[in-house]
Amino acid sequence: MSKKFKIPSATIGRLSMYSRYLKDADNKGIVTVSSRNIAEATGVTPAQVRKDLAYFGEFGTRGVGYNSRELYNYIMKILGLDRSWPVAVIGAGNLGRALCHYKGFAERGFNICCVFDNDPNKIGEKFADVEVFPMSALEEKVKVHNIKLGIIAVPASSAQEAADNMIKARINGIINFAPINVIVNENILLRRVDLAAQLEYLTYSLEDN
Amino acid sequence: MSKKFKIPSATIGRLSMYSRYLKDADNKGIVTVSSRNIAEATGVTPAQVRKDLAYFGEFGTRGVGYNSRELYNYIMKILGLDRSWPVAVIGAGNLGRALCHYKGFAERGFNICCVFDNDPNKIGEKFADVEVFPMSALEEKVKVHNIKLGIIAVPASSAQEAADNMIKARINGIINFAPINVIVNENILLRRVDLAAQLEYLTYSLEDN
DNA sequence: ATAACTTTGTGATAATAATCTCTAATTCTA
DNA sequence: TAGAATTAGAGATTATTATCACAAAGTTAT
Repeated sequence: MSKKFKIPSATIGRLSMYSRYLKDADNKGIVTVSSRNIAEATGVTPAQVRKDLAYFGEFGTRGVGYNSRELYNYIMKILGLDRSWPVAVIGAGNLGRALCHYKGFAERGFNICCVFDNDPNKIGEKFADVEVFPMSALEEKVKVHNIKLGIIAVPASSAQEAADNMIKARINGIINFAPINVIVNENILLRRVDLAAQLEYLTYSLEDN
Repeated sequence: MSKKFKIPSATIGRLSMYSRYLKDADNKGIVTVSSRNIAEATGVTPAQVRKDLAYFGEFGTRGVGYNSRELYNYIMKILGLDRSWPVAVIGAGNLGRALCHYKGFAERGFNICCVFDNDPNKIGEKFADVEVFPMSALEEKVKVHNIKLGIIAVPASSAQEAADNMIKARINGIINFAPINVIVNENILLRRVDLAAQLEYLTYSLEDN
Protein backbone atom coordinates (compact mmCIF):
# COMPACT_ATOMS: atom_id res chain seq x y z
CA MET A 1 0.00 0.00 0.00
CA SER A 2 2.70 2.48 0.91
CA LYS A 3 6.11 3.12 -0.63
CA LYS A 4 9.12 0.85 -0.12
CA PHE A 5 11.10 3.51 1.75
CA LYS A 6 9.89 6.28 3.96
CA ILE A 7 10.56 9.48 2.05
CA PRO A 8 10.51 12.78 3.96
CA SER A 9 7.42 14.73 3.07
CA ALA A 10 9.62 17.80 2.62
CA THR A 11 11.42 15.93 -0.15
CA ILE A 12 8.18 15.57 -2.08
CA GLY A 13 7.54 19.30 -1.80
CA ARG A 14 11.04 20.03 -3.06
CA LEU A 15 10.70 17.62 -5.97
CA SER A 16 7.70 19.66 -7.01
CA MET A 17 9.82 22.81 -7.01
CA TYR A 18 12.65 21.12 -8.87
CA SER A 19 10.26 19.93 -11.56
CA ARG A 20 8.96 23.43 -12.15
CA TYR A 21 12.48 24.73 -12.58
CA LEU A 22 13.41 21.85 -14.87
CA LYS A 23 10.42 22.48 -17.10
CA ASP A 24 11.38 26.11 -17.29
CA ALA A 25 15.00 25.25 -18.08
CA ASP A 26 13.96 22.81 -20.77
CA ASN A 27 11.64 25.40 -22.32
CA LYS A 28 14.58 27.80 -22.47
CA GLY A 29 16.62 25.19 -24.30
CA ILE A 30 18.94 24.43 -21.38
CA VAL A 31 19.84 20.78 -21.92
CA THR A 32 21.85 20.00 -18.81
CA VAL A 33 21.59 21.42 -15.31
CA SER A 34 23.67 20.76 -12.21
CA SER A 35 22.44 20.21 -8.68
CA ARG A 36 23.81 23.66 -8.02
CA ASN A 37 21.64 25.21 -10.73
CA ILE A 38 18.57 23.50 -9.32
CA ALA A 39 19.52 24.49 -5.80
CA GLU A 40 20.01 28.14 -6.62
CA ALA A 41 16.71 28.33 -8.48
CA THR A 42 14.75 26.72 -5.70
CA GLY A 43 16.47 28.08 -2.62
CA VAL A 44 17.99 24.88 -1.23
CA THR A 45 21.53 23.44 -1.08
CA PRO A 46 23.05 21.33 -3.87
CA ALA A 47 23.56 18.45 -1.42
CA GLN A 48 19.89 18.57 -0.58
CA VAL A 49 18.96 18.30 -4.23
CA ARG A 50 21.21 15.29 -4.74
CA LYS A 51 20.02 13.61 -1.56
CA ASP A 52 16.38 14.10 -2.53
CA LEU A 53 16.98 12.58 -5.95
CA ALA A 54 19.04 9.74 -4.48
CA TYR A 55 15.95 8.39 -2.74
CA PHE A 56 14.61 7.45 -6.14
CA GLY A 57 17.64 6.48 -8.19
CA GLU A 58 20.59 7.85 -10.13
CA PHE A 59 19.51 10.37 -12.70
CA GLY A 60 22.68 12.33 -13.36
CA THR A 61 26.12 11.98 -14.86
CA ARG A 62 29.17 12.80 -12.75
CA GLY A 63 31.10 15.74 -14.04
CA VAL A 64 28.13 16.76 -16.17
CA GLY A 65 24.85 17.12 -14.33
CA TYR A 66 21.30 16.16 -15.23
CA ASN A 67 19.43 16.27 -18.50
CA SER A 68 16.68 18.80 -17.84
CA ARG A 69 13.94 17.12 -19.78
CA GLU A 70 14.75 13.61 -18.62
CA LEU A 71 14.95 14.58 -14.96
CA TYR A 72 11.72 16.52 -15.34
CA ASN A 73 10.03 13.44 -16.72
CA TYR A 74 11.43 11.23 -13.98
CA ILE A 75 10.21 13.58 -11.25
CA MET A 76 6.78 13.97 -12.78
CA LYS A 77 6.52 10.20 -12.89
CA ILE A 78 7.61 9.94 -9.25
CA LEU A 79 4.98 12.48 -8.24
CA GLY A 80 2.33 10.61 -10.19
CA LEU A 81 1.94 13.56 -12.55
CA ASP A 82 2.52 11.64 -15.75
CA ARG A 83 -1.23 11.62 -16.10
CA SER A 84 -4.24 13.85 -15.39
CA TRP A 85 -6.13 13.68 -12.08
CA PRO A 86 -9.80 14.56 -11.80
CA VAL A 87 -10.56 16.44 -8.58
CA ALA A 88 -13.80 17.09 -6.69
CA VAL A 89 -14.31 20.26 -4.67
CA ILE A 90 -16.76 20.23 -1.77
CA GLY A 91 -18.15 23.66 -1.04
CA ALA A 92 -19.30 26.24 -3.58
CA GLY A 93 -18.37 29.28 -1.50
CA ASN A 94 -15.69 31.82 -2.29
CA LEU A 95 -12.86 29.41 -1.74
CA GLY A 96 -14.46 26.68 -3.84
CA ARG A 97 -15.08 29.18 -6.60
CA ALA A 98 -11.50 30.43 -6.48
CA LEU A 99 -10.07 26.93 -6.64
CA CYS A 100 -12.14 26.25 -9.77
CA HIS A 101 -10.76 29.35 -11.42
CA TYR A 102 -7.19 28.78 -10.30
CA LYS A 103 -5.00 28.05 -13.32
CA GLY A 104 -2.19 26.52 -11.30
CA PHE A 105 -3.95 23.18 -10.94
CA ALA A 106 -4.44 22.50 -14.64
CA GLU A 107 -0.76 23.27 -15.28
CA ARG A 108 0.13 20.29 -13.10
CA GLY A 109 -2.50 17.96 -14.45
CA PHE A 110 -5.24 18.52 -11.89
CA ASN A 111 -8.66 18.85 -13.43
CA ILE A 112 -11.39 20.08 -11.11
CA CYS A 113 -14.38 18.39 -12.69
CA CYS A 114 -17.23 19.06 -10.26
CA VAL A 115 -18.15 21.13 -7.24
CA PHE A 116 -20.63 19.95 -4.64
CA ASP A 117 -22.80 21.95 -2.27
CA ASN A 118 -25.96 21.52 -0.25
CA ASP A 119 -27.28 25.02 -0.97
CA PRO A 120 -30.09 24.63 -3.56
CA ASN A 121 -29.45 28.16 -4.83
CA LYS A 122 -25.99 27.18 -5.95
CA ILE A 123 -26.85 23.94 -7.76
CA GLY A 124 -26.39 24.32 -11.48
CA GLU A 125 -24.17 27.37 -11.18
CA LYS A 126 -20.91 27.27 -13.11
CA PHE A 127 -17.46 28.31 -11.92
CA ALA A 128 -15.24 28.50 -14.99
CA ASP A 129 -17.05 25.63 -16.71
CA VAL A 130 -17.18 23.59 -13.51
CA GLU A 131 -20.76 22.81 -12.59
CA VAL A 132 -22.13 22.80 -9.04
CA PHE A 133 -23.94 19.59 -8.08
CA PRO A 134 -25.86 18.64 -4.95
CA MET A 135 -23.94 16.62 -2.38
CA SER A 136 -26.19 13.68 -3.15
CA ALA A 137 -24.60 13.43 -6.59
CA LEU A 138 -21.08 12.96 -5.20
CA GLU A 139 -21.00 9.17 -5.16
CA GLU A 140 -22.19 8.89 -8.77
CA LYS A 141 -19.83 11.59 -10.10
CA VAL A 142 -16.87 10.02 -8.34
CA LYS A 143 -17.66 6.74 -10.04
CA VAL A 144 -18.25 8.27 -13.49
CA HIS A 145 -15.11 10.43 -13.49
CA ASN A 146 -13.00 8.00 -11.44
CA ILE A 147 -12.20 10.75 -8.97
CA LYS A 148 -9.55 9.92 -6.37
CA LEU A 149 -8.88 13.41 -5.00
CA GLY A 150 -11.11 15.82 -3.14
CA ILE A 151 -10.81 19.28 -1.66
CA ILE A 152 -12.72 20.42 1.42
CA ALA A 153 -13.67 24.07 0.94
CA VAL A 154 -16.51 24.30 3.45
CA PRO A 155 -16.61 25.99 6.88
CA ALA A 156 -14.99 24.20 9.82
CA SER A 157 -18.38 23.16 11.17
CA SER A 158 -19.15 20.96 8.17
CA ALA A 159 -15.65 19.81 7.29
CA GLN A 160 -15.90 16.43 9.04
CA GLU A 161 -19.18 15.69 7.30
CA ALA A 162 -17.65 16.64 3.96
CA ALA A 163 -14.75 14.29 4.61
CA ASP A 164 -17.06 11.46 5.64
CA ASN A 165 -19.09 11.90 2.46
CA MET A 166 -16.00 11.89 0.30
CA ILE A 167 -14.70 8.74 1.91
CA LYS A 168 -18.06 7.04 1.53
CA ALA A 169 -17.89 7.94 -2.17
CA ARG A 170 -14.43 6.27 -2.27
CA ILE A 171 -12.27 9.34 -2.61
CA ASN A 172 -8.99 8.53 -0.88
CA GLY A 173 -6.89 11.66 -1.01
CA ILE A 174 -8.18 14.80 0.67
CA ILE A 175 -6.96 18.38 1.02
CA ASN A 176 -8.68 20.14 3.89
CA PHE A 177 -8.82 23.95 3.75
CA ALA A 178 -11.09 24.19 6.79
CA PRO A 179 -9.27 25.28 9.94
CA ILE A 180 -10.14 22.16 11.89
CA ASN A 181 -8.64 18.73 12.41
CA VAL A 182 -10.66 16.25 10.39
CA ILE A 183 -10.42 12.63 11.51
CA VAL A 184 -10.16 9.91 8.90
CA ASN A 185 -9.25 6.26 8.70
CA GLU A 186 -5.52 5.67 8.32
CA ASN A 187 -5.81 4.40 4.75
CA ILE A 188 -7.11 7.81 3.66
CA LEU A 189 -4.55 10.45 2.73
CA LEU A 190 -5.24 13.80 4.30
CA ARG A 191 -3.46 17.12 4.23
CA ARG A 192 -4.52 20.27 5.98
CA VAL A 193 -3.87 23.67 4.43
CA ASP A 194 -4.52 26.52 6.82
CA LEU A 195 -4.30 29.83 5.00
CA ALA A 196 -4.57 31.98 8.12
CA ALA A 197 -1.89 29.92 9.87
CA GLN A 198 0.48 30.83 7.05
CA LEU A 199 0.14 34.48 7.97
CA GLU A 200 0.55 33.54 11.62
CA TYR A 201 4.06 32.22 11.00
CA LEU A 202 4.84 35.76 9.90
CA THR A 203 3.13 37.55 12.76
CA TYR A 204 4.81 35.25 15.26
CA SER A 205 8.18 36.33 13.93
CA LEU A 206 7.27 39.99 13.63
CA GLU A 207 5.85 40.13 17.14
CA ASP A 208 7.97 41.57 20.00
CA ASN A 209 11.20 40.98 17.97
CA MET B 1 15.54 41.03 15.75
CA SER B 2 14.75 37.34 16.10
CA LYS B 3 13.47 35.36 19.06
CA LYS B 4 15.61 34.35 22.03
CA PHE B 5 15.30 30.63 21.22
CA LYS B 6 14.88 28.92 17.92
CA ILE B 7 11.37 27.48 17.91
CA PRO B 8 10.51 24.76 15.38
CA SER B 9 8.30 26.20 12.70
CA ALA B 10 6.04 23.16 13.11
CA THR B 11 5.45 24.27 16.69
CA ILE B 12 4.04 27.58 15.49
CA GLY B 13 1.63 25.79 13.17
CA ARG B 14 0.49 23.57 16.01
CA LEU B 15 0.01 26.50 18.37
CA SER B 16 -2.38 27.90 15.80
CA MET B 17 -4.38 24.67 15.88
CA TYR B 18 -4.34 24.54 19.66
CA SER B 19 -5.66 28.09 19.87
CA ARG B 20 -8.61 27.29 17.62
CA TYR B 21 -9.52 24.33 19.77
CA LEU B 22 -9.14 26.38 22.96
CA LYS B 23 -11.41 29.10 21.65
CA ASP B 24 -13.97 26.48 20.78
CA ALA B 25 -13.68 24.83 24.20
CA ASP B 26 -14.02 28.17 25.95
CA ASN B 27 -17.10 29.00 23.88
CA LYS B 28 -18.62 25.72 24.97
CA GLY B 29 -18.02 26.62 28.61
CA ILE B 30 -15.18 24.14 29.13
CA VAL B 31 -13.00 25.82 31.74
CA THR B 32 -10.04 23.45 31.96
CA VAL B 33 -8.51 21.21 29.32
CA SER B 34 -5.65 18.73 29.53
CA SER B 35 -2.81 18.26 27.09
CA ARG B 36 -4.61 15.05 26.17
CA ASN B 37 -7.80 16.93 25.27
CA ILE B 38 -5.85 19.35 23.10
CA ALA B 39 -3.90 16.51 21.54
CA GLU B 40 -6.96 14.50 20.62
CA ALA B 41 -8.70 17.49 19.10
CA THR B 42 -5.72 18.48 17.00
CA GLY B 43 -4.30 15.11 16.04
CA VAL B 44 -0.98 15.23 17.88
CA THR B 45 0.39 13.55 21.04
CA PRO B 46 -0.05 14.99 24.53
CA ALA B 47 3.73 15.12 25.01
CA GLN B 48 3.98 17.18 21.85
CA VAL B 49 1.45 19.66 23.15
CA ARG B 50 3.31 20.06 26.43
CA LYS B 51 6.67 20.36 24.71
CA ASP B 52 5.33 23.01 22.33
CA LEU B 53 3.97 25.05 25.23
CA ALA B 54 7.13 24.57 27.28
CA TYR B 55 9.08 26.64 24.76
CA PHE B 56 7.15 29.67 25.97
CA GLY B 57 6.57 29.08 29.67
CA GLU B 58 4.48 27.20 32.20
CA PHE B 59 0.80 27.66 31.56
CA GLY B 60 -0.77 24.68 33.29
CA THR B 61 -1.34 23.20 36.73
CA ARG B 62 -0.17 19.65 37.45
CA GLY B 63 -2.99 17.27 38.14
CA VAL B 64 -5.42 19.75 36.62
CA GLY B 65 -4.59 20.95 33.15
CA TYR B 66 -4.86 24.33 31.48
CA ASN B 67 -7.46 27.05 31.77
CA SER B 68 -8.94 27.21 28.26
CA ARG B 69 -9.41 30.94 28.04
CA GLU B 70 -6.09 31.82 29.66
CA LEU B 71 -4.11 29.46 27.48
CA TYR B 72 -5.95 30.75 24.42
CA ASN B 73 -4.97 34.28 25.32
CA TYR B 74 -1.36 33.30 25.95
CA ILE B 75 -1.08 31.55 22.61
CA MET B 76 -2.72 34.40 20.72
CA LYS B 77 -0.23 36.74 22.33
CA ILE B 78 2.66 34.45 21.38
CA LEU B 79 1.46 34.37 17.78
CA GLY B 80 1.14 38.13 17.74
CA LEU B 81 -2.62 37.85 17.29
CA ASP B 82 -3.59 40.01 20.24
CA ARG B 83 -4.10 42.77 17.70
CA SER B 84 -5.32 43.24 14.15
CA TRP B 85 -2.97 43.12 11.17
CA PRO B 86 -3.63 45.00 7.94
CA VAL B 87 -2.64 42.97 4.87
CA ALA B 88 -1.97 43.96 1.26
CA VAL B 89 -2.72 41.62 -1.62
CA ILE B 90 -0.78 41.97 -4.86
CA GLY B 91 -2.72 40.66 -7.83
CA ALA B 92 -6.42 41.18 -8.55
CA GLY B 93 -6.94 37.90 -10.34
CA ASN B 94 -9.04 34.98 -9.18
CA LEU B 95 -6.79 34.14 -6.29
CA GLY B 96 -6.53 37.72 -5.09
CA ARG B 97 -10.29 38.03 -5.32
CA ALA B 98 -10.81 34.82 -3.35
CA LEU B 99 -8.42 35.87 -0.62
CA CYS B 100 -10.34 39.13 -0.20
CA HIS B 101 -13.58 37.21 0.23
CA TYR B 102 -12.12 34.54 2.50
CA LYS B 103 -13.64 34.85 5.98
CA GLY B 104 -10.93 32.82 7.70
CA PHE B 105 -8.50 35.74 7.77
CA ALA B 106 -10.74 38.17 9.64
CA GLU B 107 -11.44 35.52 12.28
CA ARG B 108 -7.77 35.57 13.18
CA GLY B 109 -7.35 39.31 13.02
CA PHE B 110 -6.07 39.69 9.48
CA ASN B 111 -7.66 42.56 7.63
CA ILE B 112 -7.03 42.68 3.90
CA CYS B 113 -7.23 46.39 3.31
CA CYS B 114 -6.15 46.87 -0.30
CA VAL B 115 -5.44 44.95 -3.48
CA PHE B 116 -2.95 46.13 -6.06
CA ASP B 117 -2.76 45.39 -9.78
CA ASN B 118 -1.26 46.86 -12.89
CA ASP B 119 -4.26 46.15 -15.11
CA PRO B 120 -6.07 49.49 -15.63
CA ASN B 121 -9.37 47.66 -16.14
CA LYS B 122 -9.25 46.34 -12.60
CA ILE B 123 -8.39 49.59 -10.81
CA GLY B 124 -11.32 50.80 -8.75
CA GLU B 125 -13.04 47.42 -8.69
CA LYS B 126 -14.08 46.14 -5.29
CA PHE B 127 -13.71 42.64 -3.88
CA ALA B 128 -15.89 42.42 -0.77
CA ASP B 129 -15.28 46.08 0.13
CA VAL B 130 -11.59 45.81 -0.69
CA GLU B 131 -10.64 48.28 -3.40
CA VAL B 132 -8.19 47.58 -6.19
CA PHE B 133 -5.43 50.18 -6.53
CA PRO B 134 -2.64 50.59 -9.10
CA MET B 135 0.74 49.20 -8.07
CA SER B 136 2.04 52.76 -7.96
CA ALA B 137 -0.16 53.39 -4.92
CA LEU B 138 1.42 50.60 -2.89
CA GLU B 139 4.04 52.66 -1.08
CA GLU B 140 1.56 55.30 0.03
CA LYS B 141 -1.08 52.78 1.19
CA VAL B 142 1.48 50.80 3.14
CA LYS B 143 2.43 53.95 4.97
CA VAL B 144 -1.13 55.11 5.62
CA HIS B 145 -2.39 51.74 6.90
CA ASN B 146 0.90 50.70 8.50
CA ILE B 147 0.88 47.47 6.52
CA LYS B 148 3.51 44.92 7.47
CA LEU B 149 2.15 41.87 5.65
CA GLY B 150 1.65 41.18 1.97
CA ILE B 151 0.38 38.35 -0.17
CA ILE B 152 1.68 37.61 -3.66
CA ALA B 153 -1.24 36.45 -5.79
CA VAL B 154 0.22 37.12 -9.24
CA PRO B 155 1.52 34.65 -11.85
CA ALA B 156 4.98 33.17 -11.36
CA SER B 157 6.41 35.46 -14.03
CA SER B 158 5.71 38.61 -12.03
CA ALA B 159 6.13 37.25 -8.51
CA GLN B 160 9.69 38.51 -8.03
CA GLU B 161 8.70 41.98 -9.18
CA ALA B 162 5.75 41.95 -6.78
CA ALA B 163 8.06 40.97 -3.93
CA ASP B 164 10.56 43.66 -4.83
CA ASN B 165 7.82 46.28 -4.87
CA MET B 166 6.50 45.18 -1.50
CA ILE B 167 9.94 45.29 0.05
CA LYS B 168 10.56 48.73 -1.40
CA ALA B 169 7.30 49.81 0.22
CA ARG B 170 8.62 48.43 3.54
CA ILE B 171 6.42 45.38 3.86
CA ASN B 172 8.47 42.77 5.72
CA GLY B 173 6.36 39.64 5.85
CA ILE B 174 5.32 37.98 2.60
CA ILE B 175 3.22 34.99 1.65
CA ASN B 176 3.94 33.85 -1.88
CA PHE B 177 1.22 31.89 -3.66
CA ALA B 178 3.09 31.90 -6.98
CA PRO B 179 4.75 28.58 -7.78
CA ILE B 180 8.24 30.02 -7.96
CA ASN B 181 11.08 30.68 -5.56
CA VAL B 182 11.18 34.39 -4.86
CA ILE B 183 14.49 35.73 -3.59
CA VAL B 184 14.49 38.29 -0.79
CA ASN B 185 16.93 39.80 1.66
CA GLU B 186 17.33 37.73 4.82
CA ASN B 187 15.61 40.30 7.03
CA ILE B 188 12.37 39.79 5.09
CA LEU B 189 10.09 36.96 6.20
CA LEU B 190 8.85 34.85 3.34
CA ARG B 191 6.66 31.79 3.14
CA ARG B 192 5.67 29.96 0.02
CA VAL B 193 2.27 28.32 -0.29
CA ASP B 194 1.99 26.06 -3.31
CA LEU B 195 -1.57 24.88 -3.75
CA ALA B 196 -0.81 22.43 -6.54
CA ALA B 197 2.05 20.94 -4.54
CA GLN B 198 -0.42 20.09 -1.81
CA LEU B 199 -2.28 17.87 -4.22
CA GLU B 200 1.03 16.42 -5.36
CA TYR B 201 1.76 15.04 -1.90
CA LEU B 202 -1.40 13.03 -2.40
CA THR B 203 -0.70 11.86 -5.93
CA TYR B 204 2.80 10.86 -4.93
CA SER B 205 1.34 8.54 -2.29
CA LEU B 206 -1.45 7.24 -4.49
CA GLU B 207 0.90 6.52 -7.37
CA ASP B 208 2.14 2.93 -7.92
CA ASN B 209 1.24 2.05 -4.28
C1' DA C 1 48.09 11.43 -22.39
C1' DT C 2 48.05 14.04 -18.34
C1' DA C 3 46.62 17.33 -15.20
C1' DA C 4 43.18 20.44 -13.61
C1' DC C 5 38.49 21.00 -13.09
C1' DT C 6 33.52 19.79 -12.54
C1' DT C 7 29.88 17.30 -10.65
C1' DT C 8 27.35 13.21 -8.94
C1' DG C 9 26.38 9.81 -5.41
C1' DT C 10 26.98 8.39 -0.76
C1' DG C 11 28.60 7.23 3.86
C1' DA C 12 29.49 9.83 7.98
C1' DT C 13 28.31 13.53 10.87
C1' DA C 14 25.62 17.11 12.79
C1' DA C 15 21.39 19.34 13.72
C1' DT C 16 16.70 19.22 14.59
C1' DA C 17 12.45 17.43 16.23
C1' DA C 18 9.54 14.01 18.40
C1' DT C 19 8.84 10.61 21.91
C1' DC C 20 9.59 8.43 26.22
C1' DT C 21 9.98 8.29 31.13
C1' DC C 22 9.90 9.89 35.42
C1' DT C 23 9.06 13.32 39.09
C1' DA C 24 6.29 16.68 41.29
C1' DA C 25 1.97 18.90 42.02
C1' DT C 26 -2.84 18.48 42.47
C1' DT C 27 -7.40 16.35 42.93
C1' DC C 28 -10.52 12.72 44.07
C1' DT C 29 -12.22 8.78 46.87
C1' DA C 30 -13.12 6.31 50.86
C1' DT D 1 -6.08 11.78 56.21
C1' DA D 2 -4.08 8.20 53.24
C1' DG D 3 -3.91 6.21 49.01
C1' DA D 4 -5.12 6.12 44.16
C1' DA D 5 -5.52 8.69 40.09
C1' DT D 6 -4.52 12.55 37.11
C1' DT D 7 -1.66 15.67 34.79
C1' DA D 8 2.11 19.17 33.78
C1' DG D 9 6.99 19.81 33.21
C1' DA D 10 11.45 18.43 31.88
C1' DG D 11 15.61 15.62 31.17
C1' DA D 12 17.01 11.65 28.45
C1' DT D 13 16.47 9.04 24.47
C1' DT D 14 15.32 8.00 19.93
C1' DA D 15 14.13 9.14 15.30
C1' DT D 16 14.32 12.01 11.51
C1' DT D 17 16.29 15.24 8.42
C1' DA D 18 19.92 18.12 6.66
C1' DT D 19 24.76 18.97 5.91
C1' DC D 20 29.43 17.74 5.16
C1' DA D 21 33.19 15.70 2.92
C1' DC D 22 35.14 12.84 -0.23
C1' DA D 23 35.71 9.16 -3.72
C1' DA D 24 34.36 8.11 -8.40
C1' DA D 25 33.27 9.45 -12.94
C1' DG D 26 33.32 12.54 -16.50
C1' DT D 27 35.08 16.82 -19.18
C1' DT D 28 38.32 20.25 -20.85
C1' DA D 29 42.74 22.21 -21.91
C1' DT D 30 47.34 21.76 -23.23
